Amino acid sequence: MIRNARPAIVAVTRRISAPQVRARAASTAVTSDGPSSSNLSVLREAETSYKERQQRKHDRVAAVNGDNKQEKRLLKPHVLSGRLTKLCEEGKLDEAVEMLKNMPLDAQNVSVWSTLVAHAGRQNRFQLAYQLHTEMKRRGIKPDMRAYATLMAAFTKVTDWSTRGKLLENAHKAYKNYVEYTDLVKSRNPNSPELSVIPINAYLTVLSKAGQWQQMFDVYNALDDDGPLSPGPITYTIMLKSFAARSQQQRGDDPDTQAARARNASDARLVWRQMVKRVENGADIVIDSQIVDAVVQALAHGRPADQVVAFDIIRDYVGLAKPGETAPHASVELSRVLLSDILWLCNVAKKHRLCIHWVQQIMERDPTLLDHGHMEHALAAFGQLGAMGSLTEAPRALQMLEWMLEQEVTGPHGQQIRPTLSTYTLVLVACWRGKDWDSTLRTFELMSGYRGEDFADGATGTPQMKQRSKGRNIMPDAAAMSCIVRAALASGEPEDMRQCVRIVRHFGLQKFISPADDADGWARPRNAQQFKKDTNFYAHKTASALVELIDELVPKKTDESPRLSAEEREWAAMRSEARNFLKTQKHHRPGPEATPALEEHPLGSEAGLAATDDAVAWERISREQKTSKPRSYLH
DNA sequence: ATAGGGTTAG
Repeated sequence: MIRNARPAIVAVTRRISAPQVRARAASTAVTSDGPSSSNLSVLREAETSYKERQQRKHDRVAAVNGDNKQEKRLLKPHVLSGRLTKLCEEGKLDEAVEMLKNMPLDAQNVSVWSTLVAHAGRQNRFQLAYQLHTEMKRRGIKPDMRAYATLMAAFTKVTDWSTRGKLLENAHKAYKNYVEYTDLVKSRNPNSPELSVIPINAYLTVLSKAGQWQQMFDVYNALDDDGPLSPGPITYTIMLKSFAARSQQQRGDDPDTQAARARNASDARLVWRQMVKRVENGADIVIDSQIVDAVVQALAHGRPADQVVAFDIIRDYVGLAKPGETAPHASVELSRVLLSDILWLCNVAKKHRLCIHWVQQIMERDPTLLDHGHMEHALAAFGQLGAMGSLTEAPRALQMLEWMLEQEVTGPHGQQIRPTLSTYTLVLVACWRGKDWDSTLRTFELMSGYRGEDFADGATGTPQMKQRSKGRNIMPDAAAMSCIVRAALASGEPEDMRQCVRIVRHFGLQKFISPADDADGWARPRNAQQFKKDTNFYAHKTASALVELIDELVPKKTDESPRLSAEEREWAAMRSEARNFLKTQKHHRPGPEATPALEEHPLGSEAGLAATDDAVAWERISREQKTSKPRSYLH
């Protein structure tokens, strides 16, 4: 579908620079629908609604003057509206509909009908919402802008359009009608408050969710260049987000996907350019964190040149710059969501040091902005650097984790910064990549509440877990444990390996190689089947690393081998258990396609090597800047 | 009455 849509998008985007062509397209859309007589009737309808408003005004005046003879005879629309709302809130939407249909026309008006349309939408009765809209028109009541806005808003709540072809047709019809309405209003008063881009924004949302990209672009291109029917900040957000959504729908790394993502990114750059131009020409558009967020998301999956544009935007609007670069004054407030996406962009673009740099900058400048999600981007960056061969990242990751724990206690938003299982897992990945057993063990202590020394040589008694308040004793799952075991193996120290095997034994190997355990305090499947696949991967990793580990510790059995100690016999039994798992699960052994992203080896990739080469210069610049402008961001 | 995560990676 996307491939089909593409050539047309190219055609449309070319059209953008030729306004006269666009104007023609717009006028065609209006007149192609029917004879001009229907336009005349709509015009009369617009007159009617004007008269209605006058009548309402008159009624209000009459009521104030105590002239309520009329009021006794008929129910005022706003009173009726109140009753209908009450019924709807009691879950009696259908009763409300019947009541309205049976009311005398005097009591009905466009607002009352819109009230019911809104309620139908809120209860996901989308077809009913549209039926009410047409029923209203059938009774000679003309929809106004708010009626269209209400109807379209109801349609935006549809989550799955794939099975709702009829409803989508109705949405198209409603949009067409709204365009006809705006053309009429515009010809009478170009500044009428009845002209608003709101219903169109909602329609664009519908088209985006329904996957009708081409139609979406057409609608966008048909908008005015300025005035009330030109794109607003929300219009731009919707457009940019929809490019990002398209890129995210594309999976894989094949050339088709890359090309589609590159096209989405260049569409995003085009829309962004158009918006900036309008801002420069004085349009009333404030570029805020949501728009910047949308464009960052849309560019993140593009080519490196697109990512560079994203970093430029971040520098120019958010004021985040690389070390050595000066950032202009920020005009966009850095929200949590925007920050999260900026850090995500860094990692997607393999700018891992930049990710860490910005997080550290904000740790000093505005620590309460940070939540554990932000920190996890930086921790993932440490792991990626470790995967590219840097061996100094583990202690830095651990240090960041300790800062989080400190913030949880001392800061005002403990819950947000508190490390979760995924936080600890990312630290453990960095520790394993750095072959750093001490940091691994410390991380294990921090997450679980156990003491490492209880597992060391010569320790006596059962290891004790220090009970903490709820949610603060977090036990490793298969992913975390696979890192712990692989870190011990990588350290090459028998002492560390023994300590590690005792940890696994304490929990029981089954915890890590059998499907999800529901015991309290233990990790549950985070979400759905993706996680199951990863669990299987990590179960295999844990088992095979453990076999290797125990092979180092317990000699293979030969005729002369000395008698094994009780503990060694236990370990040998664990090894058998692990081997047995690997043997019986052989047919489930994860292939390369099942490799979780954290496990990927960026070594060898050109971008990865470039990032590593960069590292030395990077730290120098970073250091120099720190010494020359100490804490310059603090007030 | 319009945008606004928590499954952004594979």
